[in-house]
Amino acid sequence: MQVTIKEIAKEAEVSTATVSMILNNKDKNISEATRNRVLEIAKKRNYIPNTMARSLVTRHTRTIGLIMPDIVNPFFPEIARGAEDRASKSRYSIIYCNTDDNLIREDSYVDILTEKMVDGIIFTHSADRKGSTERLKRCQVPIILIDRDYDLPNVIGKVLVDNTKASQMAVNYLLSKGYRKIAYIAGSMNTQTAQDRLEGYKKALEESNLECSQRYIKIGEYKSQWGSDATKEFLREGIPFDAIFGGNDLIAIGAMKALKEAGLKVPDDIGVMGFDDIYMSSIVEPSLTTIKQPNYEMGYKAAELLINSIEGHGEQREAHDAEKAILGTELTIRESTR
Amino acid sequence: MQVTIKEIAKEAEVSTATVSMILNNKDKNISEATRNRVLEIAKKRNYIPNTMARSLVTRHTRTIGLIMPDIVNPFFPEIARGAEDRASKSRYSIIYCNTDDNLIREDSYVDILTEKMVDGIIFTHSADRKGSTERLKRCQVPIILIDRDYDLPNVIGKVLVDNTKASQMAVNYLLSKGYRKIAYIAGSMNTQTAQDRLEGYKKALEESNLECSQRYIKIGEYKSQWGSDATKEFLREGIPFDAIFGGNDLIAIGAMKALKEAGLKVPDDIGVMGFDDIYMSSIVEPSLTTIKQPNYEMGYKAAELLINSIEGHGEQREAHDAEKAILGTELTIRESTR
DNA sequence: ATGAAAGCGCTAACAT
DNA sequence: ATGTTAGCGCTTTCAT
Repeated sequence: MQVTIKEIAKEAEVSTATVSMILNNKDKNISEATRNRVLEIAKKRNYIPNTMARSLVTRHTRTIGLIMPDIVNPFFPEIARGAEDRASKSRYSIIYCNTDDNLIREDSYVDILTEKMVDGIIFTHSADRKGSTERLKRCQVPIILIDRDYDLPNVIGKVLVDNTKASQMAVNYLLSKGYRKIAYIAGSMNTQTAQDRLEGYKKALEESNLECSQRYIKIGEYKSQWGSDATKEFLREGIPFDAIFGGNDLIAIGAMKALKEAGLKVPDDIGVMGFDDIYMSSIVEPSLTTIKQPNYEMGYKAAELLINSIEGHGEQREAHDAEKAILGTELTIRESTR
Repeated sequence: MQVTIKEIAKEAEVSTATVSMILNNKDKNISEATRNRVLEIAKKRNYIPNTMARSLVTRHTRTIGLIMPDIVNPFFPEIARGAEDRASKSRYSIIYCNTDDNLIREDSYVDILTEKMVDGIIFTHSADRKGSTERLKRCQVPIILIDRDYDLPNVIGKVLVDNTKASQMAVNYLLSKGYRKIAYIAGSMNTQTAQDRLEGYKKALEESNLECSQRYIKIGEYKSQWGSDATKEFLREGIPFDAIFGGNDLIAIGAMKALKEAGLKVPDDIGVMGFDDIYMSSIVEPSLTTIKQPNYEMGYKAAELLINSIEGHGEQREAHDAEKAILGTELTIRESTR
């Protein structure tokens, strides 16, 4: 059985209130002598506070919920890690939940987290969500949204990434390296993210007064196979491109493969760049230059916003003025390593 | 403010005890009438139980801790997912913790989880751990070990994978496909896992009465670059191999690349197989045949052992007879898709 | 500077 | 079939 403050109080011959205050550093006016005595006994007896009992009265748990589609999807581990790092820094714990983009599971998790009295929820859902259920709308717990914006009450913060700007940066980088005819291989276009990336590509070309022809754009899916196939198509069609920008790293990896098979040298003949969605490139193809999604930073920032809000640093804000952090400018380009 | 059983009791004109029993399905002898009345009120008032209060008296939290080195390491998301799936099935939540193989952080998490009164901890640490600290040894919470065995008190279960057997299976598979001169490209040999895999390779050859020459074995690191380099070495040395087995999927991917560059066809000329450590192969190189680590199953099984033990299905066991699940036989070979 | 006492919301004997 | 009661371990006024 664990030692309780009651036992410590008895051994130290003080009241439980005194012990409690000392253990919580609320010992402004408690004599050195008693403090030391109590602290020593607590240590000796290996006292471990019962956070259930504490939470019951303080109404907070130092626990936050992290709801995301699937930790196995390589997009999420970094977010989860960033959030956990920031949380543990302030001694918060994270309960993590996988929804598989299933509304019912999502609701169920919101319920469970509410019952567990989490101090807040970090919501990171990747799928397009048409509606939300009553349950989610009723949620009393402060919410931070990651990666996708969504209209929900009780959202006290958002962490989004500016895909348009990132894509633009990537293309500008290619431009700065002297490439002029940049082809774009997109993944599936059914997300806002995908559209933003294409948008950024176009913008970058326009701003450099380069023509942006539809011939240089191919739309498919976020797979290396597609990157490879699309590249071969470009080659077959005789499009005079000198660089390829892939909608994500998988596509870029596929493109590199096809290029090499065709006897083309990267980056001497053709420049290749990818949007590093899932940090795969650095492991499999260290020679690929990528623009890195700040997933870790997003998770970190989300936890930070949440904790600040919980601990009152954001109290004065208007109810519907959710603090927003757009991390687009923090995107970094990782150059090839060899 | 949340509704409490007290308020429901008042509105239903019964005692809190009655409400509690009904809400917990301990209503063996409670009239239909009251039950329905209470249930209805609870629903109407949107009652959400306060698990803090409940846990304070029941001494369990329906929460389990998951301690692992780093969720960003592609080895762990599947484990985490498996554990979460099994846990949520029984309405358990998971608090997840990243230690970076740091003993101090590990200890700190054990403390925090203890304070949070988790019902058990799933421990999955990848690094070689020389000693354990007092803190960990003192841990009162039941522990399940994943992937690496380790001597610790309070371990009530282990989920390990039989790498030797798996490696053997992989080589046998290659043998069954008609390959006879199988080269092995190992990663770093400083883990038991690596040694077991090499061992399995040798065993398989021996059992088929094939010579196992040192010339066919190269030791390096778990990177695609090494797989590629080693393959080129084999080629340069003129070793007459007809298949390559990679210590992990990254190595195998590298090998395939080098082979293709050399104009060799996979699998017609040369068979290639990899140990699918990190489920990367299926995304980047769908044509690679792998032997799949049952990471998901390991996580699932670990949570299952833990929950069974918590809920008493394993009570009768001897103290030091930790339930062990060796998942080697459940390893599966995933054939190339095209 | 310290103690007494009243809960936080719930469960679990034990009564009735 | 339902109520009474005594906590679980802790924090927090309010006294002293």
